[in-house]
Parts: sequence; C-alpha cells; structure tokens
Amino acid sequence: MIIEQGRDGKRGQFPIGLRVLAVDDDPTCLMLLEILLNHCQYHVTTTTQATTALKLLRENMFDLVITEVHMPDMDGFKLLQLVRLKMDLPVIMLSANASTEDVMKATTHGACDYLVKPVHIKELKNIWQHVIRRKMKGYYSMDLHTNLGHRQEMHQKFVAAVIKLGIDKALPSKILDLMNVEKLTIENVASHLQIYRPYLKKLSCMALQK
DNA sequence: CATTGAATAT
DNA sequence: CATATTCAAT
Repeated sequence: MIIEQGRDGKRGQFPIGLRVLAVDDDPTCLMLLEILLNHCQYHVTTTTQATTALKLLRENMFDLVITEVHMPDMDGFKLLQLVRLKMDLPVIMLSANASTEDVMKATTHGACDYLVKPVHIKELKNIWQHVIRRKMKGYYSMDLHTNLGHRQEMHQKFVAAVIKLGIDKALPSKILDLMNVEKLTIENVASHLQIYRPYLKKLSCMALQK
C-alpha cells in the first residue's frame, strides 16, 4: 500500500491501492461493491464464494477483507473467524438486514466494522483507517499490547451483555453481574457505558431499520 | 445506594 | 486523543 501526500493544498494522507478482498454471493451486489471500492482507488479483488476467498487469502497479500454475512457455501461469521484466527486481518461485515444477533456476533467475533446495504461510498472511503490502526499495534510495547487485548475482551463481554439486556434496559448493575468478571466495579461499567452509549444507540438503530 | 453527567487524570 | 477515574448532583 502506498500513502500519497495530499496535493493541491489538501492536508492529510490518502491511501492508494489498498488491497481489498470483497466477498458476496450475490453477483450484482458484488459488482456494485467493486465499482464503489474502485472509486475509492483501492486495489479490489472479488469472489462470490467464501471458500475461494480463503484460497485467495492464502495465495495473495491483502490489507483488508469485506464480506457478506449470509452466504450459501459458508457463513460469513465462519469466514470472519477463520481470517481473524489465521492471518489477523481487519474484516468488515456486510449485510442487507442487520439483526441484533448478527451485529452482536460480528462485534464479539472481532469484526472491525458492520455495514448495512445499500453501502455508500462515504462509508468505504474511511475503511482504510482500520488497516492503519492494526499496523500501529506493532509499535506498542508488550505489556501495553496485552492490556489492549484485555480491554478488547472486556469490551466484547460488555457489548454482548448490553445487547442481551436490550439497550434501553441496560443498567450498569445488570451489566456487571451479567459479565461476571472479577475485580470489575460498577463504576468501571458505568464509565464504559457512558462512553459507549452513542455507539450502542447506533447498533440498535441499525438493527431496527432492517 | 444506583445512576448519570461532567471534570480530571492517565 | 481515547478512555479510565473521580466527583457532584439526582
């Protein structure tokens, strides 16, 4: 991937040729997705099968994977799981109808984003940031690294608990004993809840709009 | 006492 | 800058 300095007075950097693998069993959606990604100046590879996606990932280098959730040959979450486990790439989930369970599954299984069809270019223009963030991890020290891992686990349990309760019924005390993690106080949960409420609202809205 | 919002601190 | 801790008000 090449980072090009912004020209004509525009500040900031823009990624050219980010290698994206797009997976969708629906050819029409896949084609649309490819066009959109190309407009973002990414280097796009497409496939309609999750199994071939895995083969492509084994043979080529990619920076990011974006995949449909519901596919005939393999569940999108299965693909997510395999990719995250084997090659530690950022994965973005894509679906026409975002049920609460699907969004929860995606977040708890380590997807870095969840897009609802129809996808618009605005959303795709920002996905390269996931790649940058992942590469930044290499600069962190060991203990910081493990701390981040611990935080992510906490956050996953947190999100799972909140969605299980329902966003409206999710109170710190309820979340706390639903997570049942040692050395975790109500204040910790309350603080985390305070910060993540907008994010959780977005998840619920996504699930509602279908 | 639990919850929330906001000020600090890391 | 994100998020954790702490404090004040409800």
